[in-house]
Amino acid sequence: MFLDELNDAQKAPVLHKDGPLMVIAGAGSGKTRVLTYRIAHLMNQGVDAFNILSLTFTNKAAREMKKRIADIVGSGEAKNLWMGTFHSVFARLLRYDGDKLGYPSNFTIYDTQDSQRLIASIIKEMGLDKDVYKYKQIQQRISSYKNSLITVKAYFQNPELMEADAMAKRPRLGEIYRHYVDRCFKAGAMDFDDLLLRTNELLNRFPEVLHKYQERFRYILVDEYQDTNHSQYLIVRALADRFQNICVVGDDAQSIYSFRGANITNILNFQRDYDDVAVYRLEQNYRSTKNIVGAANSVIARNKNQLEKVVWTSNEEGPRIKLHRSPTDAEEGRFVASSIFEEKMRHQMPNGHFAVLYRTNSQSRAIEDALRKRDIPYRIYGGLSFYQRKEIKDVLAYLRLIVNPGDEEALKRVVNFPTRGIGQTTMDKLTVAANASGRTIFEHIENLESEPLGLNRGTRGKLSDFATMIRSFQVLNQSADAFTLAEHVAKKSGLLLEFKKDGTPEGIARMENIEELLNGIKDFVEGQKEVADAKGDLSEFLEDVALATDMDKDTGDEDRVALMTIHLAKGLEFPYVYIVGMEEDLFPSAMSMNTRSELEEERRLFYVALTRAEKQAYLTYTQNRYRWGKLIDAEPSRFIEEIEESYIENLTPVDNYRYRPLIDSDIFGDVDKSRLRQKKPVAGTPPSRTGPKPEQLRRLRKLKPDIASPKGSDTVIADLQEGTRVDHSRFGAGTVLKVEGAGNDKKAEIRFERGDVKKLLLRFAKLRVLD
DNA sequence: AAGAAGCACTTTTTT
DNA sequence: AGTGCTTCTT
Repeated sequence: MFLDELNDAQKAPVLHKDGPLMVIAGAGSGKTRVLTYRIAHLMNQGVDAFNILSLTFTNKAAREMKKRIADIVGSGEAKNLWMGTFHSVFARLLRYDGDKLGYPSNFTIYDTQDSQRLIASIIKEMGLDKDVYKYKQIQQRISSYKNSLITVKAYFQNPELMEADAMAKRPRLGEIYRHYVDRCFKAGAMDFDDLLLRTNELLNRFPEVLHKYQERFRYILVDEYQDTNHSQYLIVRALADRFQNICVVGDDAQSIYSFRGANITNILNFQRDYDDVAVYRLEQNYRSTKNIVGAANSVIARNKNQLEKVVWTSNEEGPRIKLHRSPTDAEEGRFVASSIFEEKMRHQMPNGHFAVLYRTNSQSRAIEDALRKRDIPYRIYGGLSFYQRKEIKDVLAYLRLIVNPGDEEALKRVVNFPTRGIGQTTMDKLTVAANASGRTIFEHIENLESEPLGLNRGTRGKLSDFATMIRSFQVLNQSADAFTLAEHVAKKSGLLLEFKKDGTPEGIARMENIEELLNGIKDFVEGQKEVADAKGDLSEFLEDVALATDMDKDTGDEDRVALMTIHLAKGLEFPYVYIVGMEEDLFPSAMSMNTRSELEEERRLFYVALTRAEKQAYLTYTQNRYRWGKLIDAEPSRFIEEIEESYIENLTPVDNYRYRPLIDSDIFGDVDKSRLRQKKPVAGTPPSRTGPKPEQLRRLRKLKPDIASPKGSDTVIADLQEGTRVDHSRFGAGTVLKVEGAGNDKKAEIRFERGDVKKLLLRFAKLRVLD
């Protein structure tokens, strides 16, 4: 019996009958298991799978849960569960009922890039200054309005909002917003935020629709409730209103998505929103050692705003968290790679037991390089994902256009790629006409004979050839499956040829990527045959792609070290976790230290990172890091000293790597040098700082060059001889050919083993003498 | 209209 | 450092 696999605390919410319940689940306490078994239990009790709606954080999580449930209750029934991310579930709902709002059932889903491009062109069309109206910022602003359910109408009824934007020197933001919404609507497109906003609109405006789904979803379960935004919150509340069988699971300490509108008060106020809420707490951690749990607790205790909860574990003590400092990010990578290598050998671990987590995607490169040199297989999650590559987006744009010719962003993307003589001037004319007439650009292209719009005969011919091609694809779409069609499109559009004739390695790589995409479509078509009421057609595939998360395309069949941002690591666990780049301004991010709540969110992020580890956590930081192509001074993250000292083993306790000139205290008498030199932090010290801000320090430090030398003295470099083997942090090993100049101008000509000869100023070059 | 070349911006996190 | 965008040349 599956219930036997649960402890008492877990069993209670699983067996809870009807009515609202909230499960506060500490990290590693088995919340997925609770959610899964609760659903299975409901079904065993006779609840119809059709009446259960379960909202998860990734589609992959939904798939896995479904599989587990299928094992318990049988696969036939599990298929009928509505389970997935908010976005994918409500996209599906809008395909059924979006027509009431005037949307076609085959509406396009605009990704962030589509939204930004559209906003950029609107700004241009309105003749606004693009330096004042920055399209990315505008897009973010509009997105946050939508997530707070501030529609265009609501915006113009709210003087405070308008004033705020006017104060920000952007008085016409509302107009941009209005144009943007109109254009999306006309194109038959929804952006990510629309999927939630329009669902709300649908449920508010059409009581019969609301009623239908209330009846249908008698049991609603929401995972990661702490990361829901206002729009999602309202949908859940509307749907659960009738039966009140709402089960939310979450951990306020792991709320890390406020930047995209997640509102932590949703979980903090749940008890106020529903009557007679049963609250269950899962506080026993099954994942991590005592050391890791203790360290994580000591960090999160510094946050003010949180639900009461004590996470504990009966697991073994485990080793302390290892702290390591490196001179540069390249060496940090090297340390991580050798450490992984060592741990693998010592404990006979597969690669898949290791994860390297970082704050920003750009940090992956140094780690990647080091792992590659060590021949350790890895996989990077997130970053520039496959579906964001140009050539892939090009193919997808053709496919989108077939499904929905009104899709303006797709049209603009491919109308002249491969080039077919349709330039900017032509598109400008068409856009102006479309804005004036209320019809789509594609409709105008098909109607040029009656309305030539001042385009010459040759251009009109090219445009109509293009339209004819798209029309022919549409005909094929009636009979062929998504794979057959996509293959045909890749060939006939000239896309494949375009990359083939290019002949460069990049061109070949692009062709291979397109082939990979086609294979992916084939897999998809096969896979859809197993899904209830799925057809495996093109629009289904496009929706899948648009809403796929980076975790969703994990094949999982290969044994690799995982590299990802901390955000992406939420919900995952690994025996060995390396948290790299533990530096001020990087983690916590320089952009997240303006308010207390931002800093608290960074701290929760650190908490999430730590609690991914089962056996061993490593924290690493550097003294210098390449950023924007320049070497930047770095100092250790405040989060390091926020961990209670007893949980940490410092692998690099004394700063003996290089000599630090005394510039800071020369200029400011009051600089806290113990901090700079990374003396042992005092446990319990609040993160207050004295002396100049990091920015000031950095600027000042730049005034004096760093003196680079190996073991704390610069005599070795000063005496550098011809023929000496040296190591450079960026160029690798090499041999000194010639030494010239003196003092500050002393230079060495070095032949590096990777091939090139460079003349370096010893004052700047980070050289190490090899024996 | 197409391709080359210079320039600005980036790196906070993502559905 | 690397990309994508704008401007310049043909």
